[in-house]
Amino acid sequence: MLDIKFVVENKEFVKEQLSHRGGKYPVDKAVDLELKRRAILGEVEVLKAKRNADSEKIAQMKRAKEDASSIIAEMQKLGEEIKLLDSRLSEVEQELRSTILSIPNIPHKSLPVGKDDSANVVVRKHGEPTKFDFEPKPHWELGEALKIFDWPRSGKITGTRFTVYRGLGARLERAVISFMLDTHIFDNGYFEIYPPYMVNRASMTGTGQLPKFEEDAFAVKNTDYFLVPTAEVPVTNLHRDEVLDAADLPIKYCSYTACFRAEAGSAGRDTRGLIRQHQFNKVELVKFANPENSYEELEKLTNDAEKILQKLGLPYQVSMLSTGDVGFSSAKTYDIEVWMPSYNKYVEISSCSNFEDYQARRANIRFKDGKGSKPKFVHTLNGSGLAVGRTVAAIIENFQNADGSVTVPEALRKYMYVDVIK
RNA sequence: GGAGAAGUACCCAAGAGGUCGAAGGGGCUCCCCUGCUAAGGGAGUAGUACGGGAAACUGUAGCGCGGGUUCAAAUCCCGCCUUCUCCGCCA
Repeated sequence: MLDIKFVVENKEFVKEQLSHRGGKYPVDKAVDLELKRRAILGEVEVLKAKRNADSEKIAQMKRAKEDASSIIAEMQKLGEEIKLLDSRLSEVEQELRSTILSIPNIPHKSLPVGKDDSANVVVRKHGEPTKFDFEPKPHWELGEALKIFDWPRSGKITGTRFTVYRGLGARLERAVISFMLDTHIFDNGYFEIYPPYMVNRASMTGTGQLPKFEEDAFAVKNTDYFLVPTAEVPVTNLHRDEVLDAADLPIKYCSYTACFRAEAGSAGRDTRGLIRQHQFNKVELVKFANPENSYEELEKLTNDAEKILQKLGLPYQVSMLSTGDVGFSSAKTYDIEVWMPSYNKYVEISSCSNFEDYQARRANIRFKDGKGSKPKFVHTLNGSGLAVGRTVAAIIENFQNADGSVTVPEALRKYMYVDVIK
């Protein structure tokens, strides 16, 4: 959420910056509500100050055994007024909160301005699209032939957009998870977290999945819990309502979880293979950074995620998202896109974002620079490091052989114990 | 899931309608004393959020969270959450 004080003082600037995202946001309404809130607050606080003073008087009179009944009668009226104003105040506050929550983050000034992904800018490429001297097959065909994926049965036991992995397929998925975690822990210096797969509503709100995107999440019946759509939610919320020590920043966490997404509104898209699933595995990178250097940390985090593809030998490119494509809570996002032969294009495999203080304000995550200083909001960042299923798909497609077997990338062999999947 | 108990500041803990934003200890900071050290004496010690003010300063909130009763709530009532103990079930 944006800083309402900043919005009030820079209303036109905020409106202009948000206009680059496309869409309309209730900035004027938020400002009006905030001014109204301050007016009521001023009024009610004067009355409360009087109540506190008069209560003191009553107490003194009672102690002196004097009659206080007339002043008590007056206080009854005062109490009514306070109650009325208080309830108006909380109404305004609630409305303000829901209004401000529906306003997205301000895009960083470095972003290309544009209405959608066509304005995204490729900032670097690594490797060349894989060339084959035979007709390459998509991973879903290869995987079914190798009997490492079983979609008829995943459909039977659960439904569409779920996958049963078998044998070396299951091992490959697990190997990729371990390889990613080990790289981030031992090469990149992240601290591993293994969190719950269910989180409460406050956590979902803290990172911005709620209230706006409730239909994208799986809610657990008869509870107020949600299946995690990404490890970003539990891991960022670890420090919700905390004041961190500046000396500990940046805090760097990596975390493997399964992720659950309803994929509402994606009907008909990527219906085959591993690309778009209701349940998928992901290793996530999360950072809590000092605002002074959060953009350097974003570059590093993106590089850390890229390292996975480099070590695997998969060709990829990195795009900077335009103002119209950048996510709701994000100020700046790099997408890492891996070459996917079956799509004949680069496909998103990681999204690395700096949320600045947008999530931190929602989730109330602050830091303090020594004893006397005031707590300030941290900057939160995260990125996939990487999406496991899509990595597996990219490995199968890019390392396929003419006979339908798949060569295991060098970096994974110590986890796979075999050199070829056949 | 059932039954009990508890949640007060950095920590422990007292407080059971007004004299309480909160006794007392520990810790921490500063000072004094003792040639170092140990010990002793004194002083200070909510942080925060939201207002007003150029500032000094000042108002409001705040005793797990949310409601209620009352002129007045840490204190009484209701709901919830968390932790602990016992029982049940269980990987």
